[in-house]
Amino acid sequence: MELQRPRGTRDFLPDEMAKRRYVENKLREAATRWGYGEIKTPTFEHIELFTLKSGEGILGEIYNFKDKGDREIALRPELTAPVVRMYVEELQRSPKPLKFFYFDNCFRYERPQKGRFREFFQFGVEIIGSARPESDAEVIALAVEMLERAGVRGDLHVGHLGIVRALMKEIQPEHQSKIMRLVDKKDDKGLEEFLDELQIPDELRGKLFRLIGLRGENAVHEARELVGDIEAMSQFEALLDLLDVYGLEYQVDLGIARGLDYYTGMVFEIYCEGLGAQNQVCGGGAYRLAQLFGGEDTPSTGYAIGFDRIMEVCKVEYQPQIRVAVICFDDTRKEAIKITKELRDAGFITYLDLMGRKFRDQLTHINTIDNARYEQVIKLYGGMENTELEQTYAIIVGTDELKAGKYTFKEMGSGQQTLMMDLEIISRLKEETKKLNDTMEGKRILSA
RNA sequence: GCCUGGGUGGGGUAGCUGGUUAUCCUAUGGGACUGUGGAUCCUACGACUCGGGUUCGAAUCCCGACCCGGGCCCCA
Repeated sequence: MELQRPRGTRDFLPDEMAKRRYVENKLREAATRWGYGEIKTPTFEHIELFTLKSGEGILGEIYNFKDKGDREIALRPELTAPVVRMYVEELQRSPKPLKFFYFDNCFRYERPQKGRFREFFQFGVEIIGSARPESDAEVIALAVEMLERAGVRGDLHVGHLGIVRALMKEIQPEHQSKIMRLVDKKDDKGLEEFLDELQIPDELRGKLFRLIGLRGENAVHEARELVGDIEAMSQFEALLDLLDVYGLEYQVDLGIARGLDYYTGMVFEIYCEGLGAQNQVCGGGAYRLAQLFGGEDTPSTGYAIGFDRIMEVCKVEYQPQIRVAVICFDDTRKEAIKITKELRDAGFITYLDLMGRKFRDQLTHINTIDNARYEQVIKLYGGMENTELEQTYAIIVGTDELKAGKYTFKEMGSGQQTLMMDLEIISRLKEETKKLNDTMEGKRILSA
């Protein structure tokens, strides 16, 4: 093996891609139905886009280089900043709110681990132009729906940075972010030391510790007692009300701080079992970045799903297929190409020998590739589920058949075969396809 | 950035208390069985991650790099 892929990157083979695309489409479907439009931004951007406000955490992880025009370029480590840049650059006068979704690769120079790669994929959603609790709630509800559709169960935690920040309004902003970082790490000791250093009065310190420790049922009431009747507080309460309307299960957690510095209001994270230390599958919140990028101050809210992580834990079913292999002889290859084209035009997955194999070996080969696929199915889906619904058909193109203007239609599972005309074959295959789809639909309804 | 386990043909493995041509299974290409499949047989292809060191001799012992896995940190 001479060459290999760079550390932390992956190749995706056809069967795995099929599974990824399937899940991706589930997420797309959700976003589309909620009225979000897909966007795409460049793979690389000027590095300032990310150094401006993403926070120290990200800086050391950026993949950057100088291009031939001596510009400092960075491969995007995340997608929120590019989306806001795009908004500022060309969409500021568009009717609000703007609702976007994206699915793309990002790059971070980190130590690879379970659910962590140097090139990884994020599926994200942003609402630009609304600061209302309705937007925050919609975004959270959509995130939960997406995960559900992908067959992922997670724990939803919701917090609000405005509340914590209100308590710290006397403290300098850069000290605030440092405090938030310590809060996020749950590093109580470090936090205590830092507060000592800043000579924070005991009263405030006590309030802060109590606030970030608040969880669950009474968290809201207690928070209100601590910070008083501020706007962030009523916003947060309005948000929680809406989450109840959406029927979501959540845990209030005012200790969520997020690693990126640009969040200002609502923040949420969703955690999952089975991913080791990388248990966060989704994170997001409300932020204000537009002004920083030279636009008018514009409230936004959004989140990103760690696509690779949900692929590790998601429970999806293998999608069985009807497939057809055209089998021919040396003297019927041209006729075989014709019927193959007909079948493909009719929409069927159709194989044709490309190796000049003999009749017998072509049949053998069908089994060989089926078996190889089933091996992958076991690996990717954890079992042979739904493969029994799958059927492979062979269309035999021989001189005997051609004389009659027909083909031999052979069911590989049972070995049964009949002489049929092309149109008969097509309608039979359509029937089988419909049967398969109905069965799958039935299973979906049953499991729902 | 820190801690930790591991790298033998494409996949799975034996060898790893140093000693001939590195074992077996599977996959792949070709062939036999000459228009009916998952079998069998023949044949071809194919590996000790890389670089140093110890030694008469290294897949085997030591060091480093690279890669993979796991745990921190951080995040998705």
